[in-house]
Amino acid sequence: MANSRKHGTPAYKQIQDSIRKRIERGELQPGDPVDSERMLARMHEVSLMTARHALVSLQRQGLVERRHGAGTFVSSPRIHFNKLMSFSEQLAGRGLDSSSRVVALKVVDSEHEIAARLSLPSASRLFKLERIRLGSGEPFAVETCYLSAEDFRGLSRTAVERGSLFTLLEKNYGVTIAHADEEVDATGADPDLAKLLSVNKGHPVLRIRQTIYSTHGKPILYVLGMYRADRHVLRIRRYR
Amino acid sequence: MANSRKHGTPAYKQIQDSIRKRIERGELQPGDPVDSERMLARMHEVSLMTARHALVSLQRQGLVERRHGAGTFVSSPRIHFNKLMSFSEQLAGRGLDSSSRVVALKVVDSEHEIAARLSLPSASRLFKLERIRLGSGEPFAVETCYLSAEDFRGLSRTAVERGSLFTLLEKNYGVTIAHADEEVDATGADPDLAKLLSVNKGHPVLRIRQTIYSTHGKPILYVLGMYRADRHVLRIRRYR
DNA sequence: TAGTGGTCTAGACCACAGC
DNA sequence: CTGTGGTCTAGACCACTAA
Repeated sequence: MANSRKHGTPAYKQIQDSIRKRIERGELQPGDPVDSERMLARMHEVSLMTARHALVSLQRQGLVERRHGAGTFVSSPRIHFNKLMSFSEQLAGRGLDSSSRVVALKVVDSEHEIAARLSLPSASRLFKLERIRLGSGEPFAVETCYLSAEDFRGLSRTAVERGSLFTLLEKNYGVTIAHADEEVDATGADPDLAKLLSVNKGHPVLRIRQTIYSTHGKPILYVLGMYRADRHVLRIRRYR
Repeated sequence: MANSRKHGTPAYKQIQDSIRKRIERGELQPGDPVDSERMLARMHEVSLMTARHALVSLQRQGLVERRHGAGTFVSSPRIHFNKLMSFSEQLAGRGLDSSSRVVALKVVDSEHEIAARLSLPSASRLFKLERIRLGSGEPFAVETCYLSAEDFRGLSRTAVERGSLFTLLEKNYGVTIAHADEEVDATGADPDLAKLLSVNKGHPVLRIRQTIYSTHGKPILYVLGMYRADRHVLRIRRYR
């Protein structure tokens, strides 16, 4: 095999990483052509299909555009479309300072609907983690996370306050997050929420309900997020 | 070549269609296993990679789930995630009756920001098409479309009233729609909009701004949609 | 253990873009 | 014309799941 993998990382992912890094370093600007399939195949000593896989998947992530007969190009200024990111990752990517404040972490056992969404028995004990998200010191979102108290025994407030919940789950509980299904709609802030977000009652709010799945297809986290609509836009790419 | 294509349709798309049809006919229910890659390859007389391509792409469309070591399964009751569909296609897929009413079709030439989003000179003449969307006879959305008056010369109100705008563009103007970038946020209905949607002023509304691209990567349509939030949920899948 | 999806090879021909 | 992405072959080995 010509392919000498490091760390057991698949070749196509290594190729992706190398391109991603060149973009992050500013070496490649939006609109610039990326190495072609054939070029990447030669450089990384892999077959065409492997190089191709790397580019197709980068395209799916919105990082590059591919144009038949023309080439592959670094895509628009912005967003990694449809990318699942934690709050801290999102803001870091935009160069914004951010923080979050844990309002409460407790165990509940009568959230039947939510337990069902996590494929758990309806009276399961769940952690309920409530956080306020702040950007430039101002509150702009409230997020409530639910996860199995059984599966994530030992979760503590201090651990959650130290860093990203995603990272915590991946590092300490060996869970790898794969994808999330989201339901997005709009509503008006009720009095409690309005106070937390420092807006008037009835102020429009973007409501996002996420069910987050691990690589094994198991739902592990349910997140209810309420975002001040005047501070938040969701960017999506959809295909025909 | 063992592969005998009909109509020049790629083999992997023919495989997709055959699976899609079996699902639509109810022959395959959510959770049911789909033929494996090897099975499909044998049945359609194609190579493994081709059968695989068909399944991977169906998965991306949210129609099936693939589980390593287990198989490929028809996915959840619902939605074709992240699928770009016209209004009529969306409701038809859910078995709902729907209609829409054209409020106005006119030509404007001072929508500079929108012209820019369509990569046109800022004083370009644009069609502005305003429609109200009705479900079960009740209004639930207002959509305003903008498209180049130059490129789509001859667009008429009667043509638009007859059917789907997507279909019209594809059939009569040879444009194939590829993807859309969307910005989603929430706002309160202003008095005019409130009247059109028969809700109170300030009622929460989901605002979706779409820029729709053709297969050549050219933006061809800009759509501003305002949806009654109490009648609409956007379903998305995001990947890590 | 048998069957599945995940990664990969070393090519091939075609359709399309741009010079 | 050359170079690009799009489709496809006929296999291979590995990692994983479920019986």
